[in-house]
Amino acid sequence: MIKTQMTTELTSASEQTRARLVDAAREVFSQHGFQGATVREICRRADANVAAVNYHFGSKEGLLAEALNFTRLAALQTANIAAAASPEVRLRMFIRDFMLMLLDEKSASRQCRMMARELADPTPALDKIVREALAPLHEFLEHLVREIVGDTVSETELRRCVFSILGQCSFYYHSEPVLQRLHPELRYDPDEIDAIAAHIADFSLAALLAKKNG
Amino acid sequence: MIKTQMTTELTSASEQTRARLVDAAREVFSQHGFQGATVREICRRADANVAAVNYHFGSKEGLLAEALNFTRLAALQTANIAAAASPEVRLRMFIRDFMLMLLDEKSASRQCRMMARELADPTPALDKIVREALAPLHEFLEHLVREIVGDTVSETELRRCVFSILGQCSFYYHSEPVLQRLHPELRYDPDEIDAIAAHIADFSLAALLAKKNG
DNA sequence: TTTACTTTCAAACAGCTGTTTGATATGTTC
DNA sequence: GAACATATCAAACAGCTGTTTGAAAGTAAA
Repeated sequence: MIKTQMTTELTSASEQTRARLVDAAREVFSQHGFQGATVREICRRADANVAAVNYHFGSKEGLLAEALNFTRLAALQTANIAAAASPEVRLRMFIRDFMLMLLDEKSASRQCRMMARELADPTPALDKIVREALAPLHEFLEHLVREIVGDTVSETELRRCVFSILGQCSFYYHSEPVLQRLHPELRYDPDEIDAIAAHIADFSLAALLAKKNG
Repeated sequence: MIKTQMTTELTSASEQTRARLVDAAREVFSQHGFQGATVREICRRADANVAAVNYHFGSKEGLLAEALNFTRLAALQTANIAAAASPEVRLRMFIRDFMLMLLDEKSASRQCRMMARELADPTPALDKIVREALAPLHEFLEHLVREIVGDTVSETELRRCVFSILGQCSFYYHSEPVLQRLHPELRYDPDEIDAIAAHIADFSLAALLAKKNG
């Protein structure tokens, strides 16, 4: 009776091991990349047998696909669209939220690390990442930047402005091992992240304003 | 006699296999990363025995260290410093040269790819990369940007401006697999690279000018 | 030619990889 | 309780990894 209830509550034994495997996979994939991660370490961290990965997900690749999750990134965009503010302020807000997600949130950072590793060494999972996470993100930013610069700038120029913004943001993420060595005093605490986000927003809005008027 | 002469001409048999190994290593490391690359494939491409890597370079890691080369990047900076032009024009020139190196030159691109892979998955070689390539590059750009914005902006702000410029440039490089999927018509031919470099320079100079006056 | 040294080579080493197998256990349904 | 499907497990599989070894080949000086 109790167990039946637990089953209906979405926590059958099988589903629990699945969940443990997915969680361990996120940790290990983000730390070591797809190649560097071993199913044995994932299973060890999940307290599961080595065969569990292939039983539940078919293969190591199937587990990677399952481990990818973009709800946090999507939530950022829907919240931003719903906000009642000028496009300039909304861009500022988005950059801040985006950087906080990128550099501060642990679980989101694992997702980002998995994505960054796919960029450096693509597997079939990159197609899913582009389709479900990056294509919507680029489109969202294109709309937002279009509201700021108006209709005089071409589609190509607009796209490059989006690349300029995303490039600035992702730099702090993927160059972290370098920046730590160049500036050992650098820490990504909330205040520092706020300041970084403010700089990127200032830098980008000044450039966009010039584009609009020039 | 002839062979002795060849030896003095820097092409002893041993030095030739060393050179072939280093060249093959650059190709394979840049394609598959340090982990993904196998000494067997490197030796196969270099027409050398499997034991040759450990004999000539001690280990796979030793070969990686030998394969890294930053002379092209250093030449870019010294040439730029020597140029008689305003700092604004010199920044514009540097971004163009930098993007051409990043996206167009095949041998330089292999070096960049090895560096990018070190960022995503650091090995002890990252320390050498930072010390010999990236630290000088950051310092060079800090001086150049300082000439543009003047003495009113703080060191921290200045540093972030350099990050903004480098972030925009490297984005086109490390996001290439994504951009190819998002915009399949995109090709990094010399004209396109020129246009990209011009955009980054415009975008950045507009922002720097605002920083200077604001 | 003999001696000494450097370089190459096939073979083997120990260890790790993702995946499969067949048995054992667990849980559900009649 | 019997029958059935699901899930877990230890063990093995075939293949690849960087590195080592000891013999063979090549090279240079005496």
